[in-house]
Amino acid sequence: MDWVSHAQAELRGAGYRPGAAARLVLEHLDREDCCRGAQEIFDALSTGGTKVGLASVYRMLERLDERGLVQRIDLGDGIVRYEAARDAGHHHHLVCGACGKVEPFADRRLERAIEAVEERSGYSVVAHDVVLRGACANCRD
Amino acid sequence: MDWVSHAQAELRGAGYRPGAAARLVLEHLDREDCCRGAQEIFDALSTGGTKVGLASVYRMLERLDERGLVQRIDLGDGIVRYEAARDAGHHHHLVCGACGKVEPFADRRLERAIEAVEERSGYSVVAHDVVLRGACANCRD
DNA sequence: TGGTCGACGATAACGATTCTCGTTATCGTC
DNA sequence: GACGATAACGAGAATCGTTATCGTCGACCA
Ligand SMILES: [Mn+2]
Ligand SMILES: [Mn+2]
Ligand SMILES: [Zn+2]
Ligand SMILES: [Zn+2]
Repeated sequence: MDWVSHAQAELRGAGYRPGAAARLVLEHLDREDCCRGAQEIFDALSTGGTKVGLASVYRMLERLDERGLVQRIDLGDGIVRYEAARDAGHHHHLVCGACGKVEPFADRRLERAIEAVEERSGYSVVAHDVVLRGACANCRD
Repeated sequence: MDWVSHAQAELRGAGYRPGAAARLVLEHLDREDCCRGAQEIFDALSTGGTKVGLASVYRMLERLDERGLVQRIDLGDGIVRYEAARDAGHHHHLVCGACGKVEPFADRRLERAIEAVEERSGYSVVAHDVVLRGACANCRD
């Protein structure tokens, strides 16, 4: 089952009744390959001719986040971004402070190190964020 | 040389002229062992009888961050926190989503994994953030 | 001592997010 | 197929952390 249908089913199972706005937000997230902010999603849907309220975008993102259907990403610039959470695509982000570029990366060794910390921590860890900041290949020096 | 003097010297070398407000903020950060937000620092200094403007707190934190004298920490709750950056005390944070507790942790293996990613990335990485979220020992189940 | 320049603090402006509320869509029931 | 309950939806107001502005003051130097 595709991610959109899966998310809709999950929401329904939680007592929600996803409608038109929910579907448009889900389909948009499904289409994007990396993280997007609420306003960004709102703008994209608006220029696309469809009509979704900004509040609905925020509502959806919050609900999806609560159920782990999206990964919430805070790059520290005051905009919270989200991306569809699929089993396969777990990754973190490199941010260029000069040009603002955001790139995903994945690293098994890093993930294992984090798991080890989780076990020692005494916490029941449900999520983790890693952000690397610096200058990208084009911007350095 | 202690961290406060070091920070003051560094600021002076950058052309700033740290005064009374700067000193109070620095001394407060030096006293705290983990990250604090601007408003939190402002309140602490206010109840302490001293008088420092909120703008001065923000100004100091920004300047200290630019020069790497503090570590900027974004736990995703809309409040940016900072802590004195000392060579010895590098660490990251565990956040309990239930009670709000924030605890530091340090892990050499995690740091090495991050360094390895940095090298492969093509970026000139200057900082990294790691946040683990979940339920602390008291709050789980 | 007078002049320059940045530090300082008060306050207004800003902007992302959240809240509120009236309207509309959905769903199970009759 | 209408009905009533309930949640979704969108518009706009409110919130609140952060930033920008500006007048005043004090440190430093000629
Ligand atoms: Mn990971
Ligand atoms: Mn580290
Ligand atoms: Zn991504
Ligand atoms: Zn800390």
